Amino acid sequence: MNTPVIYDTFTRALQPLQPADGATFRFYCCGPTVYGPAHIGNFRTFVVQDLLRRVIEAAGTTTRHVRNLTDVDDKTIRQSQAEGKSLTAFTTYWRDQFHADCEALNCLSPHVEPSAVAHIPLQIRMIEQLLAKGHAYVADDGSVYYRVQSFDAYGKLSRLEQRQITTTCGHQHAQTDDEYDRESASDFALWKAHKPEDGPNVWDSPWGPGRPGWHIECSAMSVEYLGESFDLHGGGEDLVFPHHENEIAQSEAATGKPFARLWFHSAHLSVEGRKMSKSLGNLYTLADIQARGFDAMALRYVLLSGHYRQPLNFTWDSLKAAQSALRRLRQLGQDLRQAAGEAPVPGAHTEGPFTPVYDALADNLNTPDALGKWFTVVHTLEKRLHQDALPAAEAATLYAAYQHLCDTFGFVFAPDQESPAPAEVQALAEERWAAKQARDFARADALRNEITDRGWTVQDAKDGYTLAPAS
RNA sequence: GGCGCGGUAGCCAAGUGGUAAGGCACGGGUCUGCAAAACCUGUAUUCACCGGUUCGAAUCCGGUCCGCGCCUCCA
Repeated sequence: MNTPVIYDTFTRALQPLQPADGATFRFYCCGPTVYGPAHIGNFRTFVVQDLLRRVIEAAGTTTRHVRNLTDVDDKTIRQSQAEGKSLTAFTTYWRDQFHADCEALNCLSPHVEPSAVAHIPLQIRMIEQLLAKGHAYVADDGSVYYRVQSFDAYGKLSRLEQRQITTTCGHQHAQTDDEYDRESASDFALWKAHKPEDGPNVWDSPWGPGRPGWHIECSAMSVEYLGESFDLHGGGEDLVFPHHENEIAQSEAATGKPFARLWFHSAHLSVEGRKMSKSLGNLYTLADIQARGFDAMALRYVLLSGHYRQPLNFTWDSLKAAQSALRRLRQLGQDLRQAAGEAPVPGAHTEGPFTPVYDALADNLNTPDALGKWFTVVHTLEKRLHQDALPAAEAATLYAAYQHLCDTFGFVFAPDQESPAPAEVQALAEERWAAKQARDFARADALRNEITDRGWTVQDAKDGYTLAPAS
């Protein structure tokens, strides 16, 4: 396959995905705030990042993937208090839910998943560095702010001029109480002095009790686990400003080194043509999807069916379409396996009939193009299989290649659930088969209806039948 | 106002100068007692609209209409 390239938000151009150190591609992705169930829009970002990693690895490069957990911030504190739980108990619960969803979506676990609350001393250390270098100042109440004016390159990622940043442009944003302590409206909090509503969630610092600001955790933890300079930093497109801009300002001011080399941002997911929001009632979670009888893989397929840089519109129809498409992919895998028979299955690589698919992925993760090319091959293989024109050895090679491709997309097919039908359904099916053999079709059809009424379908083959749960 | 994205078949969605991928849905067919499943096969003279450049444009340029995102803590 070709060397993967990615659209880099910083240079606004395609850049090769190669490790600066020639060995390991080190990247950091902003993870979830664990204060409730992640929604399918969050998962678009995480699934795309998962794909990025898989594609880099398919190209033969080792990766080191770090993704944080935001478990101390306004929302986690507010919500845990509202529920009368300790911050730890609260965030641990939602972290576990998040992990379960990731697993269902077959997202690889990051190599390191640092928790913000577990790294407060590290964040304090970086704030001290910033203070020492004059990039930060302590306000009267003991909060610490980043002095945006002190960092010339501020705005270089989002290409916002400082003038525009400091001017509020027709938008009324909630004014925070601490606004008046800041030298400039564009300065942001590194450390927030303790407030009554924070309750017991307070940590000591050289500036008094309080808690870290939001942006500093990513700066401190990425530098800790990936080094002062690393290959790529990713997140949803909404994070470009201010979060990533602030991370750059913090990290580069503190270390004096360039921060992330490449910036990777994915577009948002909308639902039924509208932005997801609680008030519209269209903020779906994986559990909502599953409650409607779809499995997580279908969601993964939907999330990859559009290009990551384009807004993607989620609809229930698109999930249905994904489910059907996925069924076809799985079917071909099974057929190849069967055609391979006893032939030894060789090791897989990216060269072969699926190379165009890998090349499409390597081309800025063009998943729609890749799926198109994949199905083109699927079609030719289906045809050959149907004509019995596939020798076992070739089928084995293709099967290995096919599996590897499914892996690269992160598609995993649950083995056919041989969960047996209830005894009464089996008895009906037996009776129907007997009736059919006796050419008593009226009775056979009547029995089939009874089976259908019980939620099963019966499918005849030449020498028998199979029962499957009705979908 | 600033930055940015988009309008391609019923739905989803690639394609950034060489004559419209692919998926789903739908129609026809093979198979079947009939189905189902599986496979075969068909379906955009056309890419929001108007001009222009070019031998040639969905793709480039100018303009118009429409939709969307971000602009201090939302992936």
